[in-house]
Amino acid sequence: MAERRRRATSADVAARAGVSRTTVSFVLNAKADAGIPPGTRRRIEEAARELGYHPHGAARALASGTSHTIGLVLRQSAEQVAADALLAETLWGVAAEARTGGYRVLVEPLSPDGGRYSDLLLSQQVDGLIVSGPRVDDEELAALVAEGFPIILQGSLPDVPVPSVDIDNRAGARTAVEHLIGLGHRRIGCITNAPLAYTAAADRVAGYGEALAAAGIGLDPDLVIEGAFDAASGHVAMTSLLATHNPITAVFVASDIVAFGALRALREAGLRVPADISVVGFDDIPLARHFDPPLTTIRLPANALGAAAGRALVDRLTGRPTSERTLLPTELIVRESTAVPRNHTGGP
Amino acid sequence: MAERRRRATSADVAARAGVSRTTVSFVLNAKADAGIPPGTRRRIEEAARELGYHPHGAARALASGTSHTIGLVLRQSAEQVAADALLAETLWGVAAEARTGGYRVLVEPLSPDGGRYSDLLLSQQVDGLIVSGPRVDDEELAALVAEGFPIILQGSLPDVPVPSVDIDNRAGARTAVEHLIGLGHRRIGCITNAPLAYTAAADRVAGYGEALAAAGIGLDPDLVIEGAFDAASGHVAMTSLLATHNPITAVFVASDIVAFGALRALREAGLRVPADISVVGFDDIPLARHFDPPLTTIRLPANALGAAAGRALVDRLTGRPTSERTLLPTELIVRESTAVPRNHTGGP
DNA sequence: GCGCGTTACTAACGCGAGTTATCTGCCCAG
DNA sequence: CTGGGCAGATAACTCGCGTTAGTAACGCGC
Repeated sequence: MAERRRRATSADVAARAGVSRTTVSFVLNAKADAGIPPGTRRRIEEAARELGYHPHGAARALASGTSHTIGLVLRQSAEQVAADALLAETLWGVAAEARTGGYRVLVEPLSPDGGRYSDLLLSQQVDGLIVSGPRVDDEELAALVAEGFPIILQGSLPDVPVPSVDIDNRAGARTAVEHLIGLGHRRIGCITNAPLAYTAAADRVAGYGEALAAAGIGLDPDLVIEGAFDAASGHVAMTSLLATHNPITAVFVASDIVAFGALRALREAGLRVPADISVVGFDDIPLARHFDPPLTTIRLPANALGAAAGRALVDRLTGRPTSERTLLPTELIVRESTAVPRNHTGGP
Repeated sequence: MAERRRRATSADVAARAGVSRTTVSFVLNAKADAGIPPGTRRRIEEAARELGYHPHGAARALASGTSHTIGLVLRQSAEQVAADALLAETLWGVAAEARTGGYRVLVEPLSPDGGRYSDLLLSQQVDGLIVSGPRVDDEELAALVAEGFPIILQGSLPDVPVPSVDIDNRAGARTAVEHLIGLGHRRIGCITNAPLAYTAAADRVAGYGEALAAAGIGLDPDLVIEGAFDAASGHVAMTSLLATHNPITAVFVASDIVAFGALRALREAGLRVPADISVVGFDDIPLARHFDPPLTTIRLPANALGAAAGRALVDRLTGRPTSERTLLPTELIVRESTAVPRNHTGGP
């Protein structure tokens, strides 16, 4: 390893510029109210540049009482993380927004039973936290919120009074199903993205139900089947859905990945999409447009979601007004997996 | 926001336990050599617990000179990040390994023209850096390495003398193509995962060439076509590959995502996989096993890759011996997209 | 030539820990 | 009784920076 000379400190800069440390601090932190004449200012800036001065982060954090760092807690197992096609994009959004606010992002992936994260906050390593995907019974979250720590929940959780950012799962699902109904479908199945204990899954099913109700279609519980994150579960769910006596003409699958498995089951059953059966997905993962056929789906704005969470936390930390709950809109992306049902002869 | 009482400091703990701050520090940092009798030790630990004492991270970093944080620089555009199906898993590996070494992970996504990252190191916010996906001409990286900063490159770069961790792209590609040759294929195309300016892409093509050479098959440049990250590029590449006068019986596509587009092109051309043509991918993304047909591919151990990078950096930071270059092995996953070529009558 | 306000700057303290050098008893050998 | 040695602690310094309170020099009016 090369020998590195000692880092320059603000005292070194002060000495070189022939002023005191205080003045250096004023200049470099742009304290406008401390009337520093342009000449002095220039001398200091030049000295700093020549010495390659970079303020010591920890010293700054200690003195100022803020670390300018936010934590992103991913309360998901390694498998869930691996299967989440949009996580990286969300992270990107968080980091980008944090940066424009002058913050950095510390990521703490933590499987649901993998320990605590409150230490991050209590040791002041981060100024605030974005918590993604906690369980309903996360008592650590509840405790921190009760203590008044700056926390943004990414997702939705009943009973925890914490500011949250999420996409509008319910409205997205309703839009998806309304699209099917608009095409003339009446008998529409639903495969969930995850077990219903997950709020997002429950919300999407609720949206499905709302769309049906609005169209005067009764909800048949037999047509709602639980998926579980991956394509394999979609395959299983679709297969069992096809076994229904009164056949469906369309399915809303609340996850593109699960839908991928469902499409496969349909193909194996000799059914053509969308000729024999229409499929709408949810998420719009990058690969969805390349599915066979290209998947009609609901676009989940992952980057924007991360950005919204980041902004909400930064706003909170900087004392700007924040809303308690942000719901991002989704968008219906019509591709080729949906069509008018067979033997359909008129309008809806 | 709830009113929060002032954090407890080590001085508070000392007062409560009736000892000095020094003793508290010795006890809580397990300085064994400072003969503290069990009684005192217990009093201090108890006081700390009662007060809910958590050492202040920044103060600690300042005093000890180490932040116990590593930086992960993602030198990729937002689009690249979104398209990278294994990034989240890699991050998980890094973080997990960092944690066992007592380090945290600061993530800095930075599009290739999006600014510098050396500040992280110079301001001592992190003790070391893992840099992923820098360009060949990243002079910032070269400069930091020359200064002797602890940096691990995740990936491969010629001409930069920096410890690196990567998967063995060349060997993986060779294994893939050997598999095809072993089945009896002789006329084998290659679609790259990215432009050849990317080291990984060039290495995979090199592996393809090696396998051919070892089997005494001449390399036909017309059979090597560049893909570019996404499925659309695979579709285009495959289409042009099919236009070759002397038809191929197999393709090695150096990325599952690109292969997904290639499969689509094959389907559109009325070709059956693997009956008419065999396909081997690379990466083994979670969805690959659900492709139609399930894709034979080379498994890229994303989690292990991240873990190896994390461990290498932590080892470096803690003064343990480290290797200059780690190449992780890949694994051939045989599924259903490869078979003996049609009209094939004998062994290889 | 005194008082008063600016202008331009600085001394000194505090942030919360780690760490070094030292100090206080106490026991025991001489 | 004295001095050495040791166990058990601590005073005091350090890390690098932000910030408050305060000083010195200067100009200006009367």
